[in-house]
Amino acid sequence: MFDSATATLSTLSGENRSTGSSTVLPEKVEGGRAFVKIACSNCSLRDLCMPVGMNADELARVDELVVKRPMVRRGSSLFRNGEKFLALYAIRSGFFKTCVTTEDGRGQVTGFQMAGEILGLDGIAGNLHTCDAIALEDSEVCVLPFERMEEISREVKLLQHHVHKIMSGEIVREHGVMQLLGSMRAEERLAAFLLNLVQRLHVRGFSSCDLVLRMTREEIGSYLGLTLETVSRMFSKFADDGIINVNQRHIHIRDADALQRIVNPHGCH
Amino acid sequence: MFDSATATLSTLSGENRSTGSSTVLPEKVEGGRAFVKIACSNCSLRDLCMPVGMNADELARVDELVVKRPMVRRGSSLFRNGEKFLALYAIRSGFFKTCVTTEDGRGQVTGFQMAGEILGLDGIAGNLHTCDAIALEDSEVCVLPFERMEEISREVKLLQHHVHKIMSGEIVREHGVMQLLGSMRAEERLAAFLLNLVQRLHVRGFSSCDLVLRMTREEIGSYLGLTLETVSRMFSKFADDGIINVNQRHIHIRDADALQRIVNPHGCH
DNA sequence: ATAGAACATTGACATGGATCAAGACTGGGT
DNA sequence: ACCCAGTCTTGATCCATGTCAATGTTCTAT
Repeated sequence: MFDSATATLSTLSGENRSTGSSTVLPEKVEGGRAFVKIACSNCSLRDLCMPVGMNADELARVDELVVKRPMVRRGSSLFRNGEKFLALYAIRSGFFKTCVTTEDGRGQVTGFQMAGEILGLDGIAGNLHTCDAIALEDSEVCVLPFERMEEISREVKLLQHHVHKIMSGEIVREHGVMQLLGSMRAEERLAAFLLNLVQRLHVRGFSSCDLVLRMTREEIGSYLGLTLETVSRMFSKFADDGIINVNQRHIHIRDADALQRIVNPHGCH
Repeated sequence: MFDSATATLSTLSGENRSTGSSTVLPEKVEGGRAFVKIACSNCSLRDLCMPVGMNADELARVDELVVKRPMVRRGSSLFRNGEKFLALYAIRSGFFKTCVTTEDGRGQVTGFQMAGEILGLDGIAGNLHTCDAIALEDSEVCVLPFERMEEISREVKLLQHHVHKIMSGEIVREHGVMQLLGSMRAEERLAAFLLNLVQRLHVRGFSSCDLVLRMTREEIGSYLGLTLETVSRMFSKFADDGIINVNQRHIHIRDADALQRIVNPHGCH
């Protein structure tokens, strides 16, 4: 019943898509492993990370940007609070959470990020990362050295504007979270969370009613300002009400409108 | 008792400072009103809005940016949700709040901004403002047309990086608010709020123990995810505990360390 | 000076979600 | 195949904060 989302996920993950590209690319062998030249122009996620409408020349400039594409194993960190900020990271495959920590140890999840989204924006302000980015599944990221990025941005208007848009978009997203945390009740928060997740997955070609949660109830709770028990209870409540099916981390949305009505009680739109 | 903060505020507001500058500037008369040429190079708040360390040439480029400096009357809006995004705004004097609204009408304050801070960053992402910016006192802002700003950013590295830093800083600030809303109790939220306000005022040359709140209890509550009654009760509690004196909107901080301990119970820093 | 509106305080009470606790399920490692 | 640690569910209880209501205070306009 919940297999469709999982299947689609594995399609997106890994090298499947890029090697399936019609463009023929120079292949090399390094350390015994065949690989395709790293290039945004050759990336299926380009429309998510990079500006659309670049000409060949601009594309070539941008292609110089990404030189490394490391893996990050499930549970390990891409960067941590306090580390020197050197680069932004575009998620090529996988799933991350970001969390901040107070001096007294209380941590809080500030976001969940999936393929095509950018990590590390918080580090620009003070040249230090101010949160931890932890992979929730084995992931691959593109390293975007920030000095190079600023350099190229000065030459490629579209990239410059794109960087601004990404940062502004993050500000807008956080406004939404503030609204959620500041004035919504538990069931509204969880409904909004599910709708947001499934919508972002849908943009990436996944089902808009089946999803697999990559995070624990505790992490969801931390993000939503709730305890894991409350999150669990709300899942059970939605399930009892026939709005969703819950099978561990597999969620099937049976009535998206009902979720929408929970978020937006009066539905005046 | 609370006069010092007020006095200092009026010193910062208005034209007093710039006309007091030692640099002699071309004065013109327009519509019968004498005015000083608008120029960042001549602004006492330059170090807050603009990058430091620019040479004369770069300064001249940046001076081209600001052409208008409108007043915004107390209670009126600088921009509103849904309006076309054309410019960022630097606050020259005064005090603002920004608020988002859900379709069903619930509003939430997302921030309070004072002199030297930038408004409108949320509009870049979708070319529309996504929140309302309302003046909480008569204010004056510098209009920074965003297209011009991107243009100059491409030529002046320092400005480019500064724009990035401002946006990143806003993201970091919002992380802090998320933490506040997601995992702090009412008294911790209010203590953090007061410390934050007074710290920002202190940077601007005000007292670090006296402040005048420009916003209502309801607006504070909205920002902190609390009701106005709870805010009021917490003020009273802090006053009873001898941590602050409260006289309407005049707050005198008697024990900043105690506030700090409330925010950070274990004080391990 | 006065009236009315906006804002703030305080009390009594209700409640949503936290906390504490017990038990069940699941998946990874040996 | 089994165990163990991590995760999840559910119930019982408590408390911080919301809600409702009454009153007090300050500011503004006339």
